Amino acid sequence: MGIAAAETRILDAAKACCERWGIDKVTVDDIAAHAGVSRATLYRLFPGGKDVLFEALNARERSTFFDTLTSEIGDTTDLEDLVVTLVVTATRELRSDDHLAVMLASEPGAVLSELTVDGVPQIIRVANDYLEPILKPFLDPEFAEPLIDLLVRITISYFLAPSDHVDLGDEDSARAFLRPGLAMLSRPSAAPSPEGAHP
Amino acid sequence: MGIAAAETRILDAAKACCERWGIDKVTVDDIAAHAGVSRATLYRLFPGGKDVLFEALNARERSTFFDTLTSEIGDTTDLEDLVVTLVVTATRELRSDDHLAVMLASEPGAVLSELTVDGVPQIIRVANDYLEPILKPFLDPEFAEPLIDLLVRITISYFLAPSDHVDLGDEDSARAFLRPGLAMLSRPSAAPSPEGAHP
DNA sequence: GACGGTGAGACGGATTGTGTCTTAGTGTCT
DNA sequence: AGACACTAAGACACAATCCGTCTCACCGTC
Repeated sequence: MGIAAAETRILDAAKACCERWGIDKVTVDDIAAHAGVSRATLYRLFPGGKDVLFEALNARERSTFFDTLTSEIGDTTDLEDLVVTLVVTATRELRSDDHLAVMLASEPGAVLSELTVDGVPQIIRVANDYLEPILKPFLDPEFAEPLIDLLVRITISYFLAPSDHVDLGDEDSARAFLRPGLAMLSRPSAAPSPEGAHP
Repeated sequence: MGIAAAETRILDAAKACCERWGIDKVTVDDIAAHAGVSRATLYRLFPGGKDVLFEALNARERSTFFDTLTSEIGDTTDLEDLVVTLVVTATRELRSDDHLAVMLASEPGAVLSELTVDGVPQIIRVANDYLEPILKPFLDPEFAEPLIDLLVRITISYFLAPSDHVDLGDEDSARAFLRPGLAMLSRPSAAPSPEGAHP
């Protein structure tokens, strides 16, 4: 078996064990056993043990999360389509994996066991970093960053606390919800500020 | 808070923690915390600690399992209805609680962590003991015990290994499946033995 | 104020997990 | 055949966790 394949298997095992027992109940033996690998091999591939292993798992999950987003938007050039796809895909990904939010919430070096409000700033930061290069070209430079930040916060909020009024995992619902705000942006001078538009 | 209420809360917490982490990952602290009770209180109410606690949980789950069965059959006097209700209810109860089968499989004094084939004999024994006083009056005394035993084994087998052909958690399916065998029993002389009936 | 019940937490001992190491086994390449 | 890389298994010492018991301070009731 190739080394890369073994690493993948171990990371898969770590993920599976996490889903089964929760991160703070998993042992290295559990993971090694589930991966069909000896502890020695695990420590050789991930020198440093548990911490390094979960660090690698975090990095991988984070990557695939954003890779999925990137591949999902493809070469979309319409702002509304872009935003809707991003929000819907991210929401679905977060919902489909209980621990993904924890991964995104844990900053390098620390291993969170469950998602608390303390991790939210980290998610917001990471999501902003990802979105800015994608969305900035479509936005008035003056308001781009606060707008992207707002979009991130809205998405995360509706993930953490689903609403009866809108389902950001559903494309139609998300589009209807986001359209009014996006429509305003098509007129850069009319950024969504309390004083309203001046046509 | 009453003592009984505290005991109930602790047992509920133990059950919840088991479902969350699995029995071999749960600690007394987990249970006490989840029950909103200090370890001291837990040990006062369950002297002996973990073993005694899980013993009590086993006893309680076992009781409610059979109590549900008993209340479900009510005063049914028709053999077919009786058997169908018993089988369907038991199957549904077993399916609705992942750990119930483990509880039934663990004999007093031992605490199983997962359901293995080793526990099956215990389930069969307990189920036989419960069913015999209920079903014996309806059956030819000569064949009552082996028939009840067979019924138990069939139910357990279809729970452990669901079949595409019959769903013993569905009343119609179970009835259609059990009827032929039950019909034979309405003629006591025609017990299901290889040599067939002699009318 | 005496009293029963409780939470918080300290404690020693037992158990389990961690990270490193050695050893023996296996398959590959020369 | 022999050198080599890789691995599973497990021994080992150390650390962390857990267990069961204990003490003590606290609170509501009588």
